[in-house]
Amino acid sequence: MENRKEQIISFSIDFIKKYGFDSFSYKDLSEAVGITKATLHHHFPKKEDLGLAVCKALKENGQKLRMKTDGLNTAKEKLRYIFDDAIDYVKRMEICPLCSLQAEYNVIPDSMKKMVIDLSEREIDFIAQILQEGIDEGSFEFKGNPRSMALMILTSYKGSILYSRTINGDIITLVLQQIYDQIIK
Amino acid sequence: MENRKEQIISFSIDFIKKYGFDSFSYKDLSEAVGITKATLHHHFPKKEDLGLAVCKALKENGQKLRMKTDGLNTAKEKLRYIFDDAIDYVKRMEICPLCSLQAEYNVIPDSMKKMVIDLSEREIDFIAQILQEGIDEGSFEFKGNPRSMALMILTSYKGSILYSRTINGDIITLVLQQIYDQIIK
DNA sequence: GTCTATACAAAGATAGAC
DNA sequence: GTCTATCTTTGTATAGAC
Repeated sequence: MENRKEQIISFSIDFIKKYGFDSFSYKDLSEAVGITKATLHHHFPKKEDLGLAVCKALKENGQKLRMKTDGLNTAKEKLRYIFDDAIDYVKRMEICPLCSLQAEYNVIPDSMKKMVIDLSEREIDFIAQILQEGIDEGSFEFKGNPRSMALMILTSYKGSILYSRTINGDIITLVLQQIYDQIIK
Repeated sequence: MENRKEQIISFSIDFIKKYGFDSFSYKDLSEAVGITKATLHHHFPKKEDLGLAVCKALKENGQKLRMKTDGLNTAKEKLRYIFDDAIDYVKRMEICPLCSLQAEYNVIPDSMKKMVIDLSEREIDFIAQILQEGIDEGSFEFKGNPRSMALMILTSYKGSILYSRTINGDIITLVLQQIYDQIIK
């Protein structure tokens, strides 16, 4: 059953979103998946191996999102799609798993740190690229360059996630809308 | 030695900033302070007790910052002071300890969750109040109400912190400057 | 207040049978 | 691929002496 590995990774991502990589155990995971700890270790001998597999899966998820936006016609549609996706995420009381890993950066293995850096860079490039497209199309207009605006969007988003757990009210929609209005001409 | 408690709390805050509450141990702390684990337990029987004492200290730190800004004359000066303080923080490669606790919200004891919620609200109120002052003084002008702009500032700041560990370059200055320009008339 | 010693549970990991 | 059993290390916590 090659799907077992994917199933384990999927549950791991759920745990990372909820508790972070350092704060869930093979015991938690074994109960969620319905197999023993020993079997988990068979698939992923060390937790670090599992962590790396998760990072790889996150990279693939990012590529899928990119393919979806590639299918859209305008930069405006692309940006709207990404924002709606982000808002949905938070509304499900979920958290971007990369956000958890970024917060735990100092306690994850070095091999995972490298992947987290790579994923963070990709995220920024992805948004910056769409912003550049919007400028080229003449539909976006904002202060600063695409990369700094991409950082603005992503930092606000990640920060909203942190607050969404402790503060009532729809922070993410509010914040992203404020940014959206700054970008669209 | 009543200072011992404060010393322990101070080291704990350092560990929380670096690794988070869940990811440092009484062993780590005992080595940093230079006393045994047993002595730590004498001062703070359970880690939850220590966590609550830390939250209380963070609240006091917040009140001290408020007193400092109260001594300044204009809202503009107050905002600039807070922004510079935040930028310094990140430049020292440090992280807002509340940010760590917010990220770990799902794994900290319930008693600490309450404190984290309270601290988060206070932070927002503090910024929102200064923004309101600036409007009243006629020196600030921005879209939306003071609370939503305060959220914008804080979410960007917390998000910048997450990225600052994984991305090279001065994100925080860039992002906060972009916001500052939006606020100052 | 501080220590040594110790208890207890949880987490990560391995051996070996089926 | 999955299990039971076991091991090791670490983390939290307590007892009791000084």
